[in-house]
Amino acid sequence: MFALIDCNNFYASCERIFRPELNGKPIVVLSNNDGCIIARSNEAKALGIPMGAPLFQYENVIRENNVYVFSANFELYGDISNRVMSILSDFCPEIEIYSIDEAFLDLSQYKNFNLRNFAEEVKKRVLKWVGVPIGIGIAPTKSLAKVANHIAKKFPEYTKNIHIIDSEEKKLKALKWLPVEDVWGIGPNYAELLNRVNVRKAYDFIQLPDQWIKKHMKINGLLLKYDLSGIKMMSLETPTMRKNIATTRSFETYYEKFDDLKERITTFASQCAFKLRQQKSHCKSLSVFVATNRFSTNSDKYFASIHLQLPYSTNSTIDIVKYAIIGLKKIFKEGYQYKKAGVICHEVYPESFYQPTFFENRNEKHLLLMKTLDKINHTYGNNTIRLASQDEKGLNKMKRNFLSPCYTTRIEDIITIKV
DNA sequence: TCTGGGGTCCTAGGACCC
DNA sequence: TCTGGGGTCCTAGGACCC
Repeated sequence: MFALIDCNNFYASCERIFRPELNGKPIVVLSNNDGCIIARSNEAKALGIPMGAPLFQYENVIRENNVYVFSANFELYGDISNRVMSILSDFCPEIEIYSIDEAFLDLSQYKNFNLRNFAEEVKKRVLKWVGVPIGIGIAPTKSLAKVANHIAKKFPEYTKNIHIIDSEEKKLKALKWLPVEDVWGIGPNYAELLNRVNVRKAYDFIQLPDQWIKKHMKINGLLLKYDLSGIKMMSLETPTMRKNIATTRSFETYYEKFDDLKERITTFASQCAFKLRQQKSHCKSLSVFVATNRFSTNSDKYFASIHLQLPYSTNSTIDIVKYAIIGLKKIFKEGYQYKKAGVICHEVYPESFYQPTFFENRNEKHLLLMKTLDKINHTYGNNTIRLASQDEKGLNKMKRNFLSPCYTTRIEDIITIKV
C-alpha cells in the first residue's frame, strides 16, 4: 500500500501557526509581487475566490469579507515543509517528497499494521509538533492513493481527513465518483478530449480500450489506466538532480535602462549559480530572456531569449554572471518597458562529471572562493557577500506588502510572549 | 494601474550517418 | 508503375505536475 499525505491549504495553514486567532477566518496567500492568489483557506474558497486569480480583481470580495491577505513567505513555508517531512520520514523511511506540501510513503513494511491507527498517529503528531493539518489517502497504487486523498479532503466530516481504499468495492465506489478531470495526470486538455467521447468519471476512463488511450494519451496515459485500475505501475521515485535550473521574476515596476536589467540578470544568474552548487552540479549552457508586460494592450511588446554555450562547465557565480550579461547585451533593445526577465541553466551535470578540455581556461580558484562565499552567506545571511553589480535587495526586490515574519528561521523574527 | 514561478516527460519530424 | 533498411541526435511543441 501507498500513502499520499498532503498538508491542507498549506501556505494558508503556515500563516496560521503563529496566528491562531486566524483559525476559521478566510486567508489568501499571494504570488511574488503580490500578483495572484495562489493559496486559500477553506473559508476563502467558500467565498468563491478562485485559484490563480489576480488580486486586483477580487479586492472588493476581500475587503467586504475581511479576508486576511499575505505575501508569499517561502522562507517560512520551506522550513515548515522540512519539519513535516522529517516527521513523516520518522514514521516511514520509504518516502518520496513529491512537492513542498506532499509526500508518498511506501507502506509495504506495514503489512500487519492497522493502517487507520497508523494514519491517525501520523496526523496527530504533525498537528501537535508542527501545527499543520494534513490529509491522508492510502491505497494499493500511487494514483489510487491520490484518489483516496482527494476523498479524505472532500468529505472531512465522514473521513476525518483519512481515507483508505483497501477493497474492490471501495475502489469502484471511488472511481465511479471521481470526475475524470480530477484524476492525477489528466489535465484540462485531456479532460476535454475525454469529455468529448463521453468519459466523465475515472471509472469510465479505465474502461477505455488500450489502443485508444495509447493513441491519444501516449504511453503515460496507458500507465495511468493500469495504475488506476489497481495494477502497480509507479514506484516511489528517488530524488534526482535537477536537469534545468531557473531563476525568473517579474519586476515591481517597469525597467527601461540597460543597467537596471543588468542588475536583475546579475542577481538571477547569481541565484542560479548558487542553486547549482547546492545540488553539487554545474552547467554547460544557459539562456537569458527579457520580456515586456504580456498583458498590456497599449505599449510595444517585445520578447527575446538567447541560448549560450559556455566554454566550460561551471557553477561559479562570476562565470555564470559574465555569460548571462553577454547574452543580455545581445537581446536588449532600447525603448521598451521591461517587466520580466530570467536566467535558465541547461546541460546540468554532477560536478564529478567535469572533464576539462585541452585549451580551456577555467579558473580553479573560483571553487574555493565560492565555497567561502556560500559559507559566509549561510552564517550571516543570504546577501552578506555579493557581486558589486548587485544591489542590496537581491532577490527580494519585489512588492511584498503583506509579508509575515520568518518566525522559525530568523532570530529577530522569533515571537515574544508576554507574561 | 494591477496578472507567479518552478519543474518533468513524451513524441513527431527533420537532419544526419552507414 | 516500381525507389532499402537500419540507425542516432536534436528540437519544437504539447501535455502534465505543484
